[in-house]
Amino acid sequence: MQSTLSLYNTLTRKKEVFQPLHAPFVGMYVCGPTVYGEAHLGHSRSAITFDVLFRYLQFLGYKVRYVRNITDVGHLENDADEGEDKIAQKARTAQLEPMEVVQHFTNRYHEDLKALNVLPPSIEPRASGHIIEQIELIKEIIANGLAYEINGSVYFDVPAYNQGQRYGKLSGRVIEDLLANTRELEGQSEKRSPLDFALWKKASDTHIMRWPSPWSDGFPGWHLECSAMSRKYLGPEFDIHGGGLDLLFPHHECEIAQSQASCHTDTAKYWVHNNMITINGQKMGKSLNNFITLSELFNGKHELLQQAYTPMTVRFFILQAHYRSTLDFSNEALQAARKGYIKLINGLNILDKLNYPTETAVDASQDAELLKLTQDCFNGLNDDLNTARTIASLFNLLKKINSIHTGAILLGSISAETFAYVKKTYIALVTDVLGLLEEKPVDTNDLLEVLLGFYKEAKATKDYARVDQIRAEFKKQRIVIKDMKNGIDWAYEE
RNA sequence: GGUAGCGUGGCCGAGUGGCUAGGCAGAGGUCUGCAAAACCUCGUACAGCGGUUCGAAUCCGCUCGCUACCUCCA
Repeated sequence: MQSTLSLYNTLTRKKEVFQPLHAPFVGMYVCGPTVYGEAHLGHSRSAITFDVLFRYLQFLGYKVRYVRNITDVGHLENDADEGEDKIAQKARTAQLEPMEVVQHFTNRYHEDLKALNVLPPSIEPRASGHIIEQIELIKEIIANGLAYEINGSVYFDVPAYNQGQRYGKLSGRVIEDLLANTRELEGQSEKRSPLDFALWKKASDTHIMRWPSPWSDGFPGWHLECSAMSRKYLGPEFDIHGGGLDLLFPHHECEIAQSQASCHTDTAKYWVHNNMITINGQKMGKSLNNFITLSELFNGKHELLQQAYTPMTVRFFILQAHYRSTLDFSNEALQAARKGYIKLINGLNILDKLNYPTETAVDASQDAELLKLTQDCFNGLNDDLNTARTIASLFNLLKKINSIHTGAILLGSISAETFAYVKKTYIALVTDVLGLLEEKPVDTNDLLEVLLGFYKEAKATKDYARVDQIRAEFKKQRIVIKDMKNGIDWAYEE
């Protein structure tokens, strides 16, 4: 009754019904971060988008292997031959071992994502741990005549590849256009065509990240890791490949080329891309220096932030837009998201507290209405993971739940079966699929002080029955009240 | 320049031919000792111009404005 999931496939430029290659198994690969800096709001969108997809696929009963990589090698600072690895550069300026930089920011990334209630992937491979697989892949491509070695580096031969395949099929680019627009500043390039991209780069003497290979001591090219690792863990062709829209070209285009050049597949059946988060209408990004890191959002310490925003506020903010739309950051939007999130969570608590009485005269139209509103929640998700629509539908359903709570709708007039279904679905969608958890804003110590106040009051009025009662309630929480000469305090029960 | 996309009420943000998206903010009301929550009602939103159509925010054309990718990027 939940209908079927459709996803927009960048490869075909249309929405398609999702049909796994080997149901009930689903293989999903998502491009993770290059760990050379703090994760920002933009990173969280990709993580949260595919987290919801991961969760929903599991909710639908699929057995999902979700692979999300950590890039810890290989991304050059620029395309010039003297380019330096981002991580190596960071390591050198920070006087650290490259792997220290990698470990530190990987840990930070995990902390931030955990706060956002993003589930860990099934496998989280690192590029540096798969140098052998990448070298093997290069050998295959060379053997197929689509890569060439020069001065210890190996390049993918785009024009040769384009004879049999279409380089640009994913991003909609045409090779002639690309050639016409090539920048003319790389006169000394060793590449045969400016479109060719590196599979292996020979390291200069001072380059600190290097591995031996048949061609030189060096390091793998930009796009190779994803091809090698997705193939290793998901096979030559799998179901879903995801990532940010900015990776569409050249990164994913090159992945498809590498995959076709080695195992003759498009890598994945469905290519899914999330759009960017903007700030004042501009893409949030490191190069533009207009990004807000997740920890800044959580602690409010950034000049653009009027206040701190909790992880769940951020998560809700992101889910309230469709993943393929740009989403504009603003304090107003975050503040509105906070209130909406609270509203949804209050519904969770209400459902938890509602006890179904004995069934009375069932109002059939009310039942039908509730079932329709519940079904609406799935319609959004099924339509290309439109969480914005699902949240809107949940709010509509919530109105009914709140009316039951206040007594405007009699719970007994809803069939037990319908109510159980509504309750189960609301909770499952909010917590399991959207991944929104209750953040308890209550400061326990403050609350304890308030309760101690009542105790002191009872004591002062010599209401000993009440005193004993309060003491007993504290004891249930494994807390003892301490009456001392100089005052009253509490301590954990020993 | 090439390619892709966007422009929705005070703000955010769905919708893609006819049927209330939703949230936040605002106005009025119900409930209430007060308040809050909750619920109900309300605002005549679709960049502009032209076209197709019985009917367009939704399709087509033009104009204006904005963005992304084409270098690393979630």
